[in-house]
Amino acid sequence: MKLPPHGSFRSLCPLAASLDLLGDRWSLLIVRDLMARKTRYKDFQGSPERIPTNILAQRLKLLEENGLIARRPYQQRPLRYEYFLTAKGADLLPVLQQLALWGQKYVPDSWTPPAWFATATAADLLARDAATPPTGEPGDE
Amino acid sequence: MKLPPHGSFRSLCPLAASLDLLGDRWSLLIVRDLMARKTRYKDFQGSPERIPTNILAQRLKLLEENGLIARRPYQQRPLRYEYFLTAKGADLLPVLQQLALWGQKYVPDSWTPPAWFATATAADLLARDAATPPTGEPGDE
DNA sequence: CTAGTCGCTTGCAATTAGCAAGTGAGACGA
DNA sequence: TCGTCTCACTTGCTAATTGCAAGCGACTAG
Repeated sequence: MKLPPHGSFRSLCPLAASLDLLGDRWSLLIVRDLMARKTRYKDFQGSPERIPTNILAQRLKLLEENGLIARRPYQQRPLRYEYFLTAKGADLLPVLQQLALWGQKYVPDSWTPPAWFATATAADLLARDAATPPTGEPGDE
Repeated sequence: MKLPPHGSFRSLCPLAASLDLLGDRWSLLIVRDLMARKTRYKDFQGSPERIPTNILAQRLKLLEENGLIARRPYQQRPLRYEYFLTAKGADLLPVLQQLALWGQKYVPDSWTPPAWFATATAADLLARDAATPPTGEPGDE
């Protein structure tokens, strides 16, 4: 179902095209986790929705191919990557904020997201990540 | 994959729960069409994304079961229904607006939605539908 | 009586999802 | 040095979902 980076969209309606990239049950949850400062494979697996591991690996690859996320090594040997949002991915924040508001309004007993989620901007997310070195940066540890 | 009206959600995160209802490639496009004043089966089929007829029928049923849309007959013999958004469905407007903005920003060559779409509110959509009789209303037959 | 439309169903093949188990590279402890 | 463990994935396989195509019932028009 997932399309390659420049796979053909069903239409050039911006909604339809966005759904070609994000219209499944998992992709936006990974984006949510990244916004909540989760960065590693295990972190995503720890989320309460219990994403299957093969789907997680596939979605991370797809999100990266589509430029929504990027990764960088947090250690050599064994080579391991941490994931973070690009500007393109961070710009989904308003979408997730609105979708969460809708869920809060219509899904009984749903949780209230943390305050930072409701008030943050996409720029905040990026600044935050930039401030977090790839595992020690200026002074290092 | 689709859940019954009160099917169990993967989690009570408002985002995850919303995606349990709407996280597929077609549901939100039907909502989009309803916002664009499409009301009948054939109208939905006419959209450029070419939704398969069996999927359309199934999604309409699901959206209705979940209270996002409702239907009323627009003719007897043969009995035929037109569909419209409930308040719950119309409240997805901000979500679609944000998603469309994202698509416009990141999907090359994507269309610019009509002006009404960018400026409307959920209340506008409902008022508009209320003003459109079920096929003749005040004087009626 | 014939053909056509509309709104669906149904059958079926192909794709996708998801569960479970496995794998490789190294860390850690005895 | 061996055995055990973790992390980040793969791989295999089955079940569920998707989507194409055809069919169907109730009409309407000619």
